[in-house]
Amino acid sequence: MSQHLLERLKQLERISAEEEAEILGLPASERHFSRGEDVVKQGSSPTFSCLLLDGFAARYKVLQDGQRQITALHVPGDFVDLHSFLLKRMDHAIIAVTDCRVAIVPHDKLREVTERLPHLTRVLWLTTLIDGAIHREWVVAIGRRTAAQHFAHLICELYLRLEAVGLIHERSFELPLTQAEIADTLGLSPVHTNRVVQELRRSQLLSWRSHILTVHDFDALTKLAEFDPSYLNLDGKPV
Amino acid sequence: MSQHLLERLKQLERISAEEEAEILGLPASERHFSRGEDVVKQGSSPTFSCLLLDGFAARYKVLQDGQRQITALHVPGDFVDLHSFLLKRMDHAIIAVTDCRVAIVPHDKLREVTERLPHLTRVLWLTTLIDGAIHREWVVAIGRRTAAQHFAHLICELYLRLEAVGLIHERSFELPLTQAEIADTLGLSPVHTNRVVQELRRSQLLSWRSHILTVHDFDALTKLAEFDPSYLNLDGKPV
DNA sequence: CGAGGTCTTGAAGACGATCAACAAACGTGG
DNA sequence: CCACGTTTGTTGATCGTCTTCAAGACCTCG
Repeated sequence: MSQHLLERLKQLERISAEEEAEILGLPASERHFSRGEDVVKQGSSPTFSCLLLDGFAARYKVLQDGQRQITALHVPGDFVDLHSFLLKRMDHAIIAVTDCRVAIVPHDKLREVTERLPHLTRVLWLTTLIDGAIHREWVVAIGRRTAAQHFAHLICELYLRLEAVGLIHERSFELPLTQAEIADTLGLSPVHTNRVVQELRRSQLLSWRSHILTVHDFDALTKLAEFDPSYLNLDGKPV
Repeated sequence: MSQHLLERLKQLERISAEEEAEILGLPASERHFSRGEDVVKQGSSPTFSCLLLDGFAARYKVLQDGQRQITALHVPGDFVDLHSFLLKRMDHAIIAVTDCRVAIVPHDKLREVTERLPHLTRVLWLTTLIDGAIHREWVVAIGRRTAAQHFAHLICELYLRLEAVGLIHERSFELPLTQAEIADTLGLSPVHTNRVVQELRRSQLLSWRSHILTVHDFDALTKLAEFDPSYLNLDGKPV
């Protein structure tokens, strides 16, 4: 099914030939979502999970007054919606930030896999635990870091996550979010987000034009953000 | 082992007699931690997971300048550290907020259970997904709610979580955190936290003295906080 | 080429941080 | 059981970060 997913899992744990075949053989219809469309709606109870093949997606909640907070960003290879496999009802929504290609995996099939392959089950479980680790890091960033540190932290995280699926080229990657969307992930206003972006541009740490973000000094960026990548579990020991 | 845990799991999914026996029979040595002690240290690689039997615990990270952010609070019945079963290295620490009684469950035993009981495995997995849902709600609260709303939201959440394990009596529960610790969970300064607490006291929504917090008007509190409990999955359908 | 969305800039104001001092509560030992 | 020291909570004043409002410039795409 998804080569990206397989690579990611292999970075986490040794995957047997049987498991590999199982992953690649997961029956999955493919669906497309266009920018701005909800991939999963709040309050729905999907009977399938979504694996992001191509594009960016975001989990978000909106408050009564219309304010929005993005709680997670998903990149290609993310099993965006493994949650709904066990959590019956979606307490939030997922939006396609860009046009997205998504593999749809029925919950029945997933259940069947978990009945038969306990080790693979643990690896899938692990990927959801890493999502949790990312959430914790976001809480720290939003709670205790300055706006600039927070933005820098987000860029460092995206950089490594995209690198893990081969989407970094010459220190650059596609960051298709608008500044307003970045603001909603950082918990800031769009205006202040813009000022922070310009601050980092001025200090030569990165540039960002026409949706391409280039990191000029990754070390300095991690230092500014106090970024410690260990929570991403990307050290890739197992092979 | 833990009656609390069993009750919690039964609220989520139907638990068979075999599974119930398995849970109650989990071999677990008991340990005590005193207030302020680390239950799990950052950077460690435990060979067991911790189930909180009694007391409050908190996951936290500290930044270079000494600022602290608490990323989760744990109450009795929480499988505090199921994470370490699959995540090898702790990227954060867990502190005993009060004196704690903890059951220690070896990872080997957990692995063995996951090999044999796929349904129980999914239920345990589910509990970690609910932790993730709580994290997302915290991101929203810290990112987009006012300080008073955020505090109110936290109290609503704790109220329901403690109610689920029978620790609410006459609209009251023990909240043994200091205001400085609350500040570290809300991402605020202690001074401002104090002002927010007083604001809610003045508006008659709650009182909080000598570590006992009483909610006088839960509905008004949820309304202020825009609290929607569905993310906690406590509706208790299965039995 | 025009139109809508996105980015940028300025000015004013709010929310929360910080600093500092003091009061109250707690716990420990005499 | 009281005395004392330490931790926790409370209050005031000042400061800074970020928000809000508003207007204009810049893109991008049909």
